[in-house]
Amino acid sequence: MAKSSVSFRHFILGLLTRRSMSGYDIRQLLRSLGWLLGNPSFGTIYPALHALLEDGLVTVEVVPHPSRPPRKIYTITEAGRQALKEWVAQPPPSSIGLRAFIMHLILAGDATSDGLTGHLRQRREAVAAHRSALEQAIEGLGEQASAGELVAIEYGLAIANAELAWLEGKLNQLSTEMETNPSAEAT
Amino acid sequence: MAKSSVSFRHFILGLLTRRSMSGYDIRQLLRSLGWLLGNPSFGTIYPALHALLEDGLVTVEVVPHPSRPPRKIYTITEAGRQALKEWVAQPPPSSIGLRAFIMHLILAGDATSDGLTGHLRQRREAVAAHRSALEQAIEGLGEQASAGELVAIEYGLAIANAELAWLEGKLNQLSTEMETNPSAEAT
DNA sequence: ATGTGCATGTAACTGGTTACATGATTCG
DNA sequence: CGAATCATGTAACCAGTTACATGCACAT
Repeated sequence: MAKSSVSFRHFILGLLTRRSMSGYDIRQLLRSLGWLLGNPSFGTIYPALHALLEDGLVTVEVVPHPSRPPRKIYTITEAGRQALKEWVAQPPPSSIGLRAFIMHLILAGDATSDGLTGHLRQRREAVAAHRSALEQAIEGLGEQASAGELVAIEYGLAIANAELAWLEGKLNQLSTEMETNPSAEAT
Repeated sequence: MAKSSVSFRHFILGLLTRRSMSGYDIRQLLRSLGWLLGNPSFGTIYPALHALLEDGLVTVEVVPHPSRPPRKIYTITEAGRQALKEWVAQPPPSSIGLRAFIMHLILAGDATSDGLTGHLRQRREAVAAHRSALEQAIEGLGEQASAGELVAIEYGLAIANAELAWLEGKLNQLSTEMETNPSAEAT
């Protein structure tokens, strides 16, 4: 129990709340998001599924297709839903990468919009912190920074600013939506 | 030989072109860039240095500090410079992560500005491709996409757009600079 | 005395990728 | 006839993180 992180495993679990799927299906779905999650291959998916099965978070139903390997349809269990809920609720541990954050985001967005705003707020804090760190870096190194370093920091700042702007906008949008229509979607 | 990628190892090698340093120094420098490279710890740095040493890309000079562990100052060799040049010249393999790209960027920026523009152009292509993939994704899933998925894709698009805008701007800037002052910095 | 900074290192673990093995089916 | 798609899986490998071990010096 309580084995935090392990993003992909949980994310796959999350996908199974939408509908029961085979490993192959999951891969297709993941692929459609392309670069966002950096398309993971079977070597990632199947072991993850096996692990989930062993932990009792999913069940399998083997659907033998006459000729053609039988499909193994995985379905999330009650325990699985519980574990997922806990994972989604817990804050992504601060300096998380973009991939991992996107996974959290997708799952949080599928659940309550409360959870979503929470995640976005936290992300905003994290990115803001990171941006000021970059600003400090640029001042700290000052004149003696190398050309490459400066370009990299500029790049980082540009991205950070874009993230902040988007987050700000989205948070506003969500809060006005909440005013208009208090009890939005739930599980 | 010819063991491509292995980003951190090469990046550290690149840092040594500026000045000879100890592992500790390198870590300080890396830290100053903070989140951009996701501050790697000694467990990353020291083994990398040892590997570089074994490959003959760097040399060590042990500077015994009376009391206090002796510092090990690493210096890049000719072979090291050669290997580095090759690595920097070779295009970062398309769907590279942000971290890895930043490393390339820093090293390329320190070298010739030709190399820099090349890298930025490639990055522009990659990001553009990725953006259109996202746009296709949003259309492909259309109405039936989940809330979370939509938010995630929006997020991705916002970042991609910011990157493209910045890249475009930087490339323009560089090209006008080139006109003004043809033979800029070199090694 | 306690902790922080300097300075080195190693071993175990983890999350993920790549490449392989298998095999029928359908499309060009 | 060959390639692509469906469909499963395993084993080897890799980069990087975490957590430890060591030990002196200086400031609080």
